[in-house]
Amino acid sequence: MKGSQVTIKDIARELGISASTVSRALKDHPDISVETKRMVNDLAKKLRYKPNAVALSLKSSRTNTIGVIIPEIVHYFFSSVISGVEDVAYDAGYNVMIFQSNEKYEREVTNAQALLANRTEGVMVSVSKETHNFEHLHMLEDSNIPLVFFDRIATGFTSDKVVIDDHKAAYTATQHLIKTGCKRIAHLAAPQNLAIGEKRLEGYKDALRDGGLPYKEEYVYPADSVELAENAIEYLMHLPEPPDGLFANNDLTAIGAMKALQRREYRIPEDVSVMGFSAGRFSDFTTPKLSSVDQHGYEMGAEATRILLERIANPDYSYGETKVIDTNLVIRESTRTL
Amino acid sequence: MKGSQVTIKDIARELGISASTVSRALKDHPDISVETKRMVNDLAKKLRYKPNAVALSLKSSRTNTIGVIIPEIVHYFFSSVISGVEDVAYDAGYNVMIFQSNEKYEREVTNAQALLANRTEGVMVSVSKETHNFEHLHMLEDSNIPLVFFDRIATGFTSDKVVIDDHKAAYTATQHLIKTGCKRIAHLAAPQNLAIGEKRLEGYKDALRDGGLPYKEEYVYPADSVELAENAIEYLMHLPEPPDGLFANNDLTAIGAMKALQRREYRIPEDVSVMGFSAGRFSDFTTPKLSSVDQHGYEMGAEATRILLERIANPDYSYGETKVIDTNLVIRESTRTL
DNA sequence: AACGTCATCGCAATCGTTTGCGTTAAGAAA
DNA sequence: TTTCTTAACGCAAACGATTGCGATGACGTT
Repeated sequence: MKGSQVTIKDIARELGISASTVSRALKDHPDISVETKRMVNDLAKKLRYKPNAVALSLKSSRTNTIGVIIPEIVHYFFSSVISGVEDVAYDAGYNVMIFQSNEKYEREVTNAQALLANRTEGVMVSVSKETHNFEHLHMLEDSNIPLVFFDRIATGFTSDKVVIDDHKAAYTATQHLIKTGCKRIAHLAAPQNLAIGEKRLEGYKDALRDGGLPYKEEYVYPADSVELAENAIEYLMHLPEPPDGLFANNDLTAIGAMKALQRREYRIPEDVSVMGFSAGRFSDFTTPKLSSVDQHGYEMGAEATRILLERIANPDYSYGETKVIDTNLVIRESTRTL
Repeated sequence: MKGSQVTIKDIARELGISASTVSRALKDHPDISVETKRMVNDLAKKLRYKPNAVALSLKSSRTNTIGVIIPEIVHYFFSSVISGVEDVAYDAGYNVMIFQSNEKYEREVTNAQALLANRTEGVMVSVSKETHNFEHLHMLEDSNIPLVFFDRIATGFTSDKVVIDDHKAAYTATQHLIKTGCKRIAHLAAPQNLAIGEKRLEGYKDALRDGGLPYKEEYVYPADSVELAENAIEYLMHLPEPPDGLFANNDLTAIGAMKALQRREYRIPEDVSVMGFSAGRFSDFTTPKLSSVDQHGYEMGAEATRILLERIANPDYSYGETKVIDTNLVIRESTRTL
């Protein structure tokens, strides 16, 4: 019915009292008579008065809002993260603003600016694949906005980070392939400008070394999507010594590889073992079911948010904590047993 | 380095001029001399001045923010919707606030209140399964906040709606089962308090009738998750005349049903055809690949946002448009051919 | 009667920005 | 010299809410 929104002034006018009295009455200030309080509260309820959060933000410079910059929402892992973020924020009375970079650098910059303009109290970032320049994020840091990186972190920041132990996870995954009899293990790698790409590659290498297998450069092929997996398989299986094990840097790539292998009549895992990374919902639905590394996205989002809220509440605390979320191997059917 | 944020006053003080002059200089007002403009702009750049969106919102009562209430983000369909929302909003310079109800009524109410308090300019809602009372949404409507329902719409509103033609989609899906030789088609139904549940059931019924098959109540079983699908199959396959075709109200249920059937050694689609609904990313990864109805989530989110922004820009327009997003049958391998 | 006490309330500033209007001084026109 | 114009800027109110401080009046106290 009403035009826009009911304000304290509307209540004051209607009751013939001042705005300050209304304000105090609404928050049960002792200076106000019970009679007045009753009147104010009744009218407020009747008019459905809701305090204007924008005005409160301006006055208190607290927006009760945190922001998230994420590469793409339409990924099981990232949407789990968001879910964790949203749940923790909700419990703390915070609102969440989502920005997706769509893996584009320029959009990430614009997002950072929007976050700044909106005076978000803290920001959580997982950087896009295209991002090599981090000025826009330093800008946030310079403005004293607590920053927490998760998963795809940037180097050169004193901010907090929430990650998995990519090296260890990759190591364990590769090790499992070795243990179950693979002799020639290839790696479908993530972009190397991302720390996760580097770390996972290192973990893979170290596991090979410790397992007594030689590291061969031709077994590492850059691929991080269903489509690129096709190229990777085409290349790898035409090698003089084609691999008998595959460690992919994410599940979609692993699935793409499985499809490509099956199309070429290879049996999984008899001819080639396949190990994914991320344990998305659908890794349970493939045939064979995909063995993978569970990244615990929800937990990562929840933990990152907890840390962020802690920083917001405690700005002068020492920065730079790095929280490592546990991962665990989920062995299903795409890898051999024993 | 700096404390909090740079304001117009900081610039004014440093330059020994008034705040109004700074404001005008920044927006290239003709009343300001080129000399002053230069000084102001230089200092603003140096100090990295960013206008305080909160103050602007208070003044203009335009927050440039829209809100979304969604059951759960961790669903391919819903995250696609969000992706569409975010993209369109981004292009229009709007920010998106995400709230997930986690399918809980009470949380949906809290979300609506937060949306109101934050003066979101418009809200898009897909109601939770638990929601039967719509007062909280009427509250938004009463406050003149444009509302757009998508997918899971509520009845009794004059707001815009963006839906798929659930009846037609269910009809076509069921019809395809009939055409490919199924004689006893069961339906794993969504909750009937949701319009989508009702409509899909109706479409199923009508397709049976038009296809010359009898409608039997025992062939309709409520199930909308992987877990409940197990119960459904257990029940259905012990019927005197077990079904030879299955139409599930969503993909996860369909996949659960496939797993349950395969565990009982039924062949798909030879013994039982299975048709899903939603065409999530993983319907491509199952064995056999799941036939399904593509709901075009991204398009739905994008279109809903376009309509919402249109309403925001044009508040006195006539309300109540219902936009129907096209669906299409994606025939893969879980249904028979011919 | 004069003063102090206390309950109850209003004034005005504030957050950061915008904007209508008034002000100032310099130069032009008379 | 006087008046008018105009360029260039400042004042102050406004958005909605909060809050320190002051104001008012009804009491009770000496």
